[in-house]
Amino acid sequence: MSVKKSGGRPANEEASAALKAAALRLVRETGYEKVSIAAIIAEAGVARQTLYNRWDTKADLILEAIFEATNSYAAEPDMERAQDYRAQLEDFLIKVFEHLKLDGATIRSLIASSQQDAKFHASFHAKFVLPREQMMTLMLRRAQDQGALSPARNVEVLSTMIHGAFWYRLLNRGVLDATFAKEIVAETFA
Amino acid sequence: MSVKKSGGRPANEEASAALKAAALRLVRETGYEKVSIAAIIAEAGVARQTLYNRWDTKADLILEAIFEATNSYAAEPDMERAQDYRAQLEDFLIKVFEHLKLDGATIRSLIASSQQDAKFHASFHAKFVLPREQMMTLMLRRAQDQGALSPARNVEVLSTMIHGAFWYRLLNRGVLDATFAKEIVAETFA
DNA sequence: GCATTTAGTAGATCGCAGTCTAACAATCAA
DNA sequence: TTGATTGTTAGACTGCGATCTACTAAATGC
Repeated sequence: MSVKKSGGRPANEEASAALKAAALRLVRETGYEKVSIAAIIAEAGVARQTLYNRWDTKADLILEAIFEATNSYAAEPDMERAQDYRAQLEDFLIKVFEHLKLDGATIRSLIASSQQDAKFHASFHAKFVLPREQMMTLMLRRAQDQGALSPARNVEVLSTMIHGAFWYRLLNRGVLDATFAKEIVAETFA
Repeated sequence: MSVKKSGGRPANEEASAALKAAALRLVRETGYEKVSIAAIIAEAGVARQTLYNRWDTKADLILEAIFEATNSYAAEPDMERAQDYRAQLEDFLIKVFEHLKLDGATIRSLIASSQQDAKFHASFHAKFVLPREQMMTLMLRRAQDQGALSPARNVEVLSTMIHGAFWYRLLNRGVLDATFAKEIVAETFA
């Protein structure tokens, strides 16, 4: 935790908000690669250094902007369907895919950026990747505890395979729809 | 197919070879991001434009260099084990993982590059991704034909899940070893 | 030979992420 | 009020991938 010493000009919170709003709007409108820092600061009406005072890279800013805009970032599984594990997993996947319709292209770019910068990879992984993976593992483990999944199955590996399947489709620009969700569920519980 | 008209100075094949060799050496030594075009052409002793006459981007050059160096790019499954489908799949995965020990970091960077450039994505997908995916699907289909895998399973989806699992681990810098290969096989044939 | 065509060379130029500088502004503590 | 501290601004600068320019070099066909 960074401790505020005392004194000093307070950071302008409006600037942060304006930067995130500008970044989000431009990225959704124009695409991650085509949006320049110059365009973002112009739209936000703020100096370049002000952006870099708050975020280390373009990727960091946009991750936070996307993250805040979709605060249901790791959609909770539907607990009303806690009995039917297949339906619960299917709903979960459909929700994730639904979200990707809006921000999938940006997420792809963030995954790409995370490959080129170790620091960004760490924060992206912690904020984005791990929570979803853990949620998946948890769902599978519950299914297993309730006997819907054989106790012999390795839920971590299964979780990696399910998660990997849609990363693979996302990165290869394949179709992510309800049919694919159903197919994954079918193979998981086969 | 580009048809050679006639006449004109012939392309210097040594330049291509020198560029690929320089690129491969520098990338394996220094890492994809840290290698600059300037360094590659200096090492190859060739003008900048000569590189861009042959490849559109840094990613294209390095893809081809890696590709040629490891001509077993989509390791053929071991046909002597054609009876034991589990062992065959396991061997295949272990071979792929083995190759990634040398070039995994570069492949990660190429996957990242492919997210930022549609043209490069197409060639990377055609040369690298599709062949492996098809090989995997083929292996699973044969296993299915021989009764080692239930006819109810969807081999394309299963292939995506297996493939996805190691993309996911690769991109998230997880461990890709023989244990993981065994775990994937166990879940596939579970 | 000579025109034509295609390659190679050297280096300038562009676009963009990210860093640096120097002046100015807002806060706290003494 | 004054000094220390931290934030903001405008703009120069750096590094790098990629493009462009002008010139030179090696092949072909007439």
